[in-house]
Amino acid sequence: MLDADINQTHKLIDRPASQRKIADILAAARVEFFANGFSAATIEAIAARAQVSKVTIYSRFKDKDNLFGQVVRAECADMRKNFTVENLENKSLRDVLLHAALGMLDFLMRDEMIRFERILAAEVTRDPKIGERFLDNGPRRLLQDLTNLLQLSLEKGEIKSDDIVASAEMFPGLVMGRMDLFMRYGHKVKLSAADKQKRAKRAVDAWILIHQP
Amino acid sequence: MLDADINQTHKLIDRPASQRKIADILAAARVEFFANGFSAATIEAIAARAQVSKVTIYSRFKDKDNLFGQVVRAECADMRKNFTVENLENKSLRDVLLHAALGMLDFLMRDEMIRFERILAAEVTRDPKIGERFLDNGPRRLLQDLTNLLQLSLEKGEIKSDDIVASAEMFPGLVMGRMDLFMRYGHKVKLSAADKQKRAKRAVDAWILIHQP
DNA sequence: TTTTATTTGTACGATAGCGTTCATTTTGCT
DNA sequence: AGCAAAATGAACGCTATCGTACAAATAAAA
Repeated sequence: MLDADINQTHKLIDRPASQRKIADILAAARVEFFANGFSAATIEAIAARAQVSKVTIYSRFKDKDNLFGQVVRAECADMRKNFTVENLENKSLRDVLLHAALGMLDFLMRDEMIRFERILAAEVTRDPKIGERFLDNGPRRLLQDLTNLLQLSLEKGEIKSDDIVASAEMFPGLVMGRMDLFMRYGHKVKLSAADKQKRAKRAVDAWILIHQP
Repeated sequence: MLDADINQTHKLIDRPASQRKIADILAAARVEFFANGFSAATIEAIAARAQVSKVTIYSRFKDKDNLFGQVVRAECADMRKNFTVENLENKSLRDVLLHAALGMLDFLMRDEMIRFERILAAEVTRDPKIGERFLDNGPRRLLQDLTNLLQLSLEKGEIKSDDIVASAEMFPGLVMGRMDLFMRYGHKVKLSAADKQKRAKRAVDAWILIHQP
């Protein structure tokens, strides 16, 4: 699962049909891995789903580990793309936080994300690097963005905080509460748009109250 | 993994040696399952670790699923035993919350708990009931105890809240922040006793500030 | 059309793990 | 000591999956 393993194909040429097949394989692998976990997912099932022969998979990916690693890599890249905190340019801190809170609720409550986190948790023991990649692209990145945002706000005197990192970390905790836990171990939790609004507002109000100058 | 499956032994007699072996098997199974996950853990490895023959395991437990279920059951019972919120009898709300926060930090940050949650997450898809059992004995129970506590405090006029359940859920979120996430997917996070104190105090102060009458 | 790259299906070897059978041995009770 | 219950070890059948080999078929490129 080294970075050098991204592309196993040294002799194979990138024909358009091949590219499409690779994408199909990754998509199929994603479904199978997320549904069954690493151990229980099978290469044959992935091949069948991708409508590709098993040999094709092995000609494009070194082995099952490598395929899983690339699925995670793709998923993390996607996460990174869709999960950002906007800056303060024209908006009030409250509005930015509200937007971020709603974004978190939308993004983290998707079934796909929940399944992804379930599978990932199990594989961290097998390959810790995979967990680190997830953290770097998701939680740590969010935390860093939030910290930067709050640092600016602090310098403007809009808020007070004796530990800006702790304040940043507190925010997602306030927004999600124990919801992520209930989602990971229990039934699907469905929140209406209104409920999300309410939850986001409650978290932002609380955070701002705590950090009032 | 039905409740009726707790004891598979209808003909076997509970000799003291047998009891000890059952305990050994459960302990060994716990280690193997937590270290490798359900699929990757093997009965033979469990037997070897428990210093017991494979046949003995099968004479006491129906199959691998049943063994895993009982390990989870035992773990949940242990959790329930060790994880309580004291009541308000003689103490101030602040002290009770502080105590609860420290208890949470100690309990949830143990390596064992982290590994347990990792494994469990993966198995929820395979057997949702196992996740429910965990929630009932852990998070839901805590939430209920907290809610009861806060309801009392509310009636005494010590705090204000328009949604006592939301207020209760907010508390663990405030205490743990994203730490549980970083622990689940990343390196071991070690907090000194002083750091735990600091974190607990910060969370309690924040929660009380938010709910000041 | 010819050539080359790629894919496919099928078969195969190797490994591993589950769960069972059974003859033998050990244990604990009386 | 004698007896019944329980544990052991070794072997076995079975199934599943990984990863590979190879000849045939197909697709792209020249």
